[in-house]
Amino acid sequence: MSSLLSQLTERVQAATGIDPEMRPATKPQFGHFQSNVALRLAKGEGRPPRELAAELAERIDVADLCEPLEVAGPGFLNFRLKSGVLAAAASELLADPHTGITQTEHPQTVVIDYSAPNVAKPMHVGNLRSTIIGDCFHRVLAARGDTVIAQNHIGDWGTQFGMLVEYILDEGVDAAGLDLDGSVALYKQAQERFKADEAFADAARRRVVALQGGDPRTMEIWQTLIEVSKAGFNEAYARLGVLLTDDDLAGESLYNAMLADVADDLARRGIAVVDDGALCVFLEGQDAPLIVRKSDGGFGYAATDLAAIRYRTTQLGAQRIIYVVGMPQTHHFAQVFAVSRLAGYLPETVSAEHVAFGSVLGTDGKMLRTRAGKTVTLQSLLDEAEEVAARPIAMAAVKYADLSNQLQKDYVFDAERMTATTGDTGPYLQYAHARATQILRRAEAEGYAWERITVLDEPAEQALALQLSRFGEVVETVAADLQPHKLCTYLFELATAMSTFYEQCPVLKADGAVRSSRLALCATVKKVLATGLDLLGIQAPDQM
RNA sequence: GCCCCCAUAGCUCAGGGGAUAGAGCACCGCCCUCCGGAGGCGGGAGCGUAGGUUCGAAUCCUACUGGGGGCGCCA
Repeated sequence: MSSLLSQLTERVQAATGIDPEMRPATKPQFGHFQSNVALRLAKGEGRPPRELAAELAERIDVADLCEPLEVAGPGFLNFRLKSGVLAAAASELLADPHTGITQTEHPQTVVIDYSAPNVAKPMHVGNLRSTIIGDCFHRVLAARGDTVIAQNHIGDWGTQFGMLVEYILDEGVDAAGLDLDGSVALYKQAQERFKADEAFADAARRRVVALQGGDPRTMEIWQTLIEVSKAGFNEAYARLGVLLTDDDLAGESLYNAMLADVADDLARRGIAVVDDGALCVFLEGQDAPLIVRKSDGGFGYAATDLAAIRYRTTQLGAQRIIYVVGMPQTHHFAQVFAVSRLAGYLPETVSAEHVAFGSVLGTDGKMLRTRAGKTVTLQSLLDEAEEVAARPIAMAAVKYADLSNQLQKDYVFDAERMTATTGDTGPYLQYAHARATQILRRAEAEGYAWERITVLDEPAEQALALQLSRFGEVVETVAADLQPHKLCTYLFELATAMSTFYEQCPVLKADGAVRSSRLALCATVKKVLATGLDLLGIQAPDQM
């Protein structure tokens, strides 16, 4: 099923030879869609735009879809869909198992790297954003027909585990009896001792070597720590209602065995060179290199990310890789991608995108900090939202607030505002859905049937049907641009159109064809809202 | 010092070459004999500054100002 927009685009392109840049009309009096083709063609042809527009209006073959075209303003072409065409397009959504979401022509294997909490560290706001945004991409791309492989790049490797394992052994702690919070507390204690106790610090360093050497007793405790943290992560994921499972775990340790090979490969091929004792890749136009191997022989996260890319393209068959990681990593990923291209780990046929998101700010407009100046935990933020609203509403509020503005911008975490049931919020959308559901429930109780949208006489009905018909193209845009706020805006406009319709067009009090058509409209709104909210990872309860 | 991101209404944000720059919150008016007023309808108020490109700039380019972030062995 192709969208009305793409059908119109095709027709106009056939007549003009250029992309008509069809846009939704900026005002209702301009019809449903508008194009500026005549304005853009006029200069080259040396003719007045309006004259050219008038000629195009005659030549463009859309009589089956639209009312006669109108030329307006400086030379715009305005398209007004025939009422029957609009009704049919909206009606199709109700029957379509994909709810009008156009299926991608060339399905891809897409790896999405998101969430990435650290073992034995509290989940924080960055993890929250990454998890929510990645979950949305996961759902949108899967709905379009791509094969999505989620990769949760947890921080489960590094020198800090030597310290932690040594502390556990030395203090005789029962690691299996810990939970995530307990291991976090332990980590802090270990850190303090590391600073204060020279003998312990030495033992901790030896323990790192034991860990890297695969010492069974060390590995066992390390593994236990991971299990403990996993349980904590899963608790947060269940609360948030995201798709991640243990199958998606692919932490830093997974790539451990590949690091030496990556370094050797880059060195052997002359892509990386030793500088100041470290194995570096120098990129053109950049003075700071990417450090593949440190001068002490250890590997940093650059090596891990290079190995991960190679693994994802070769082993997982990724054709598109999406990293949902905060803004500060922008330069790092630019380097990693560039080196991966050079080395062929990232072939030209595979795209790699870093979706950099901004910070979460407090209501004072500054970076979120606790009173003690520490990082705010994910848990405490969700608690804050659940203090003012029940869980499904609170999660809707948090997610919508996170997804509804441009990802690269910072946003203010204001529990009161985001849980408000008025305005551009998650709960408002849920309310619109519950309202549509209520009408349908009452209609069923009365024994009223509905099937298709057939009558669109009222402006509010038309506006609603038009908005419904755009759902597929919006989802397509989000899949391409990875900008969830466009879906949020769309759904908010749909909910608003629903509310206007609700005020102006009685449903249950209407009769005959009008009633069944309006019921079908309500049913389509319910379906599109529920589907759209689901793509955002937001539940749509029937009652609130 | 170099690089990246951001700047739109009192506040929070859309709009990213095209018609009179749109929403929400807050504020001020209307609208409940009406399917959930958690709503609808209406009102005032704005593109950081200065240049440039263009028939046309909030949008593209340059400089500047202000805010945030990054820049060889932490991830």
